[in-house]
Amino acid sequence: MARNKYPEVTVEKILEVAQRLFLEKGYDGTTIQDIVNELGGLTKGAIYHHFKSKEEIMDALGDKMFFDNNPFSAIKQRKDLNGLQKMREVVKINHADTSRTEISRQSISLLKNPRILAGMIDTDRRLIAPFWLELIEEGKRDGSIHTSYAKELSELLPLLTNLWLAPSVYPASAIEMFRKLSFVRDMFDNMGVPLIDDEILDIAKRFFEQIETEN
Amino acid sequence: MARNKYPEVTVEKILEVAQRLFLEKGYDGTTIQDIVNELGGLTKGAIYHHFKSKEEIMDALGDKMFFDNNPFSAIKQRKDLNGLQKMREVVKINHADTSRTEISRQSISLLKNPRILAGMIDTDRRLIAPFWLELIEEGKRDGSIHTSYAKELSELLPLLTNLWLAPSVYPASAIEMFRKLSFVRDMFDNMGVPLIDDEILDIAKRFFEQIETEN
DNA sequence: AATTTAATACCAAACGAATGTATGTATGTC
DNA sequence: GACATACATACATTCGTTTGGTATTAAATT
Repeated sequence: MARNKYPEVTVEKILEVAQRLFLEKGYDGTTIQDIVNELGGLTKGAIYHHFKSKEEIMDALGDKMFFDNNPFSAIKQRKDLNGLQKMREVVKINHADTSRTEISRQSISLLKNPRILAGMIDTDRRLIAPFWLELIEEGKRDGSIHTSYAKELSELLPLLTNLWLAPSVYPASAIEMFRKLSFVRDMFDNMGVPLIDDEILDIAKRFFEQIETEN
Repeated sequence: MARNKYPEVTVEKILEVAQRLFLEKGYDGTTIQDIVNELGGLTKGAIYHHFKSKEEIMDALGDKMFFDNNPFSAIKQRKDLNGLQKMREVVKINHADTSRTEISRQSISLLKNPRILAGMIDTDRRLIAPFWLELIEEGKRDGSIHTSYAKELSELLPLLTNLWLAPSVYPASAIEMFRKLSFVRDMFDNMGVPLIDDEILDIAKRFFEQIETEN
């Protein structure tokens, strides 16, 4: 097997294995050889043919993981919701997704995986924030949102939810997590974007409690 | 020279060199040998005698850099200031310090130095946030601050100023930086901690503009 | 349609840089 | 003088990356 007719399949396979291993054992904890070993027949040469470095695999993963499961595209064409309501929907969809992925299960600590942490922060800013910004602007137009800090809020939202609310970075009990989220709600309320309604707060509360009892 | 009478001096020297090189060339960009070369006569054995790994040097540096230049200890015994005023003083002292250090000069990009980024986030939470918390509590007692989110605000403050307001992570023009800081001011005002007064805002504004014209 | 050409998708092996270790030695302390 | 400390030196190991080759497919040419 010296050549594959459908190389995209190989690329996908590499990314899939890399994602699993990075989340299991971290970025530094995963060697190129580890990835090769789970590739089934392929060798290091295949990886370095499709990616010029280990870093590039990581970079590609950040984008892929987002686009694979883009909660924004799901509510894009919903005509029955205003901007604010769309934002709330994204929060719920996002929660439903991530509550079963590995990341939130703190399978790995972000602080001990600096490369993954940095990738997340970068992805949040480059890819996710613009989508939030779009929804905030939409909300401003339809009157559901009133703020002069659209850009700032759109940057801050993923930073707070993905980093500050990540217990692996900022350890917190269920009660503390709930207080932090309440803080975020108050803050966004104050800033003109009442994003976190009672339903979301309630879902989150039960989620925090469930996680705690699991450990 | 096989043995030093004052080994602390050696430890200090290692940390001093490591700090300079890490800030110049980044963590990954600096090899143990690089450090050795600037140590003057010492060898790798010396480093691995005092530190068990490169990571441990980095960890030690995070703490050292904070304690070397602790703005909180400077205002600790000021009896003429209430809690809020002390917080404002710390902000000013901190600005005066960092405005001439290398970090703010974006000599290195934090995103390309994930290990330094993670170290910063961790130091902020472990060391810096507790000091802020103490001042907020003091402010609550003396009536200069009214909030039920002391813990949350103390965690968020360093996160926002050191990460979100770091142009190397979140690129921004002078105007955008000013808007972000205005946002932080409004937000802390809303949450009962009017930390950023006109003077601080003005100092920061000039600082942003100065940096921009320098490039 | 047959043949050549060139680019692609890999494989196998080795390289090189950097972290870390093992062992030895001199110096200070009790 | 015994022993721990503070290093030096040389070596081992790990891991990302490079290099050179080969088979296969697609495109170009005849």
